[in-house]
Amino acid sequence: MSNSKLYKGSLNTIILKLLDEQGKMYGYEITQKVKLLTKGELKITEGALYPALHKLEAEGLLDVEVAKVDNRLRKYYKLTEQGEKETVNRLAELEEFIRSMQNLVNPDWSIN
Amino acid sequence: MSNSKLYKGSLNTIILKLLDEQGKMYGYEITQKVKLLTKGELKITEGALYPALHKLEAEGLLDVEVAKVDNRLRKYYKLTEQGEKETVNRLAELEEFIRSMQNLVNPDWSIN
DNA sequence: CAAATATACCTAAAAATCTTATGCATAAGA
DNA sequence: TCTTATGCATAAGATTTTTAGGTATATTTG
Repeated sequence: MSNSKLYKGSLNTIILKLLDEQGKMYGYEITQKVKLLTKGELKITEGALYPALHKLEAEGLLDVEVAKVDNRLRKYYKLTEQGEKETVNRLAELEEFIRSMQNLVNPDWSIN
Repeated sequence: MSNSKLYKGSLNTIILKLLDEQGKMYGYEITQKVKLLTKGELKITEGALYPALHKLEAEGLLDVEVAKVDNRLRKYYKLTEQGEKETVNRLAELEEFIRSMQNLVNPDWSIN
């Protein structure tokens, strides 16, 4: 959507956060979950998601587990131990960033 | 810094917002203002800022006015009429985005 | 006073990240 | 049966940023 360009750089953190609270998820599920949680505001495209998942796996932050449901493939991802630690750090950074942006965009916001 | 990658896509909106509330600013001033407002969290690099300013000008959202202070050049930018309208739209989008991110990252946030 | 830092502009190459456009395959719904 | 939904994937292109330079003047510091 028109906003989609704004979340550049935060996709990885969003993935980690979702896996942290959901335990394990597969790619397609993540796209739907984000769409739902943001009421359609954010749409994770598959061209961005799958490479991101592969990269996080390569970095040792995610583990994969392949499953077959209804004769269709699913790749479940979950956080590794290292992934859990990283998630804490990245979430803290993202929260700080969001606060900074709030403060820039609308300083009165925090008083709401 | 470590967070800097997170604000991808929002630089233009930040510029517009600052010009909206400050009236007119020059490039270097913008970098310092952002550093100040975010307590060093966000650092606008010049390699990103100047091309962004030139682009916004080319799009007709900004006007320039050159000045010489202490024998040094300054290029003051201010919003055009069209720029003011665009600022309203982009700010609304950015706020929506921030709300979405808050909801994803920390749903309890809004109750603070 | 010399050197470093701050102020002030700029650009180009590279890196990072995302969109768009495909491709393949199965299941479900119209 | 045709379209939509589910599920994976990659490649080319676009966008945006970092990094790394460049030029020049003013101020501060040792």
